[in-house]
Amino acid sequence: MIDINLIRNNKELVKENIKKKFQDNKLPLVDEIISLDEKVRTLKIEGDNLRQERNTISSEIGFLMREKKIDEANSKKNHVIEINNKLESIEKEENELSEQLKSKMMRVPNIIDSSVPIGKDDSENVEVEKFGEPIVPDYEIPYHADIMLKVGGLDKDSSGRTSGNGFYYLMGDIARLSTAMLSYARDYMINKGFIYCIPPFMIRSDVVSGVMSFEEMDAMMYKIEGEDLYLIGTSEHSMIGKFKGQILKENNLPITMTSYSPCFRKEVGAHGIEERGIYRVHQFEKQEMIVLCKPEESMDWYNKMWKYTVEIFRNMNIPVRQLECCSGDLADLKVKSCDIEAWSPRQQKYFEVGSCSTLGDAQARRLGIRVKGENGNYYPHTLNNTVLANTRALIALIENNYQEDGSIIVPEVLRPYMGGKEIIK
RNA sequence: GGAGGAAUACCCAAGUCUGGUUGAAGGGACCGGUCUUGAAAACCGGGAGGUCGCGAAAGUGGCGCAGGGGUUCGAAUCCCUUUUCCUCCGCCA
Repeated sequence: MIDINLIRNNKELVKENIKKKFQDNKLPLVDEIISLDEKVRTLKIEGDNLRQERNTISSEIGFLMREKKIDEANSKKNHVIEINNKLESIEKEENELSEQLKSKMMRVPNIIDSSVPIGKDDSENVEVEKFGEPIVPDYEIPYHADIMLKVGGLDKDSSGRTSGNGFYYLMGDIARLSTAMLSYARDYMINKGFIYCIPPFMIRSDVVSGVMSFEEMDAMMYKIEGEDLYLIGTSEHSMIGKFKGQILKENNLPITMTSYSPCFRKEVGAHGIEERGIYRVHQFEKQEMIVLCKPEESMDWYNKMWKYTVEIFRNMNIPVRQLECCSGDLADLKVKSCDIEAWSPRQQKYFEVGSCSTLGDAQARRLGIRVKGENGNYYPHTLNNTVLANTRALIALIENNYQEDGSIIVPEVLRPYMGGKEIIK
């Protein structure tokens, strides 16, 4: 949600931004918002004046009652009743128009950073930099699920029976490898000064609707029957929700946290669940990082954050690249975003393993997260990035450390978490 | 799950029984000063408070006492409801 003052004072900028995102159908929103905003303010003034009058007269009634001037008091009471009748219709209209205004404001995309490449959709995302050589070995790399099966690390038959499609049993060394990666990622972030956090894995509906739109919620979130609770799709939900409606102290900034959680997703969207393997599933585990900082520091943090992910994957001998999200592919709340993609020697292309975003102050404004500054309160900037998601990272690790004899090399950084084990076979 | 108690601003806290000079007192924190080598403590002084309007500004008004409803001319105060916390009981890794 952007600042309404920006629309009031610089609507051309807002329109220009909408065009850059190829959402021309939203252009009329801007003028609709301006007109609605004026109407709401007019009604507010009208209502405020009536309320003021009511407050004044009501306190006069108090004095009259004390002096036992009953008749005079009664006539004033009638006057207030009239005022209340007038107020009722004004308030009703004001509320309706405010709701409309708010829902239109929600649809206006955040102002993107000037560095964001202009493009219509994900086909125009820009590869910024490669890290590590994307090597294709001269032997064939099997499908990740087959590799895992062969070392006894995956059982999807059983998970199909217990839970249906989109779940998995990880077994033995593969399960241990999954935990090892998460632990390594966690410790890496702790060493970077991030506070480790295990958040609630379920959140209430008011928090959910604060962090995502209704459509997103429907497509992603599992609801607990009979309770006002949803399983989180990412710990970002709990972690940003943590600060909802709070006023932060300026000297506590930046807030840098790394959180672990299982993630639950319906994956109702376009791709659905892949039948085999663990690429797209209903449940995975993720180490996440979030930052709340002063506005002027957010771009520095953004650049630090995605590099952390790159380094973690490089340390596991996985080639990656940074793919910058173009304007048209950028979610409406985001100012700038990039994916970290890992190399798949089997498919000979990169695939997404993480996503880093700065949301400017839009998320904070939407959730009422503020900072008490010297010259009044302001909205902090919020950022989030995947440190490591176990399923995608497993695929990347297994494919890139696969040897011709069917074994998997355990990267050195993970060995302490694997009891010193060097090879999985 | 049961029985009680509680929720007031950045923090602590008065007010709730008995609705109306409450425009939410008073502290702490904060800022300035005295004292001090410097600090702390003590003392003296200060004006803001959350949010949305109007106004060039000085100002000025609305809302706001956990959230949502209601009663009333008028609600922090009365009623209903949801949530959270505390004490005790029960259950439990």
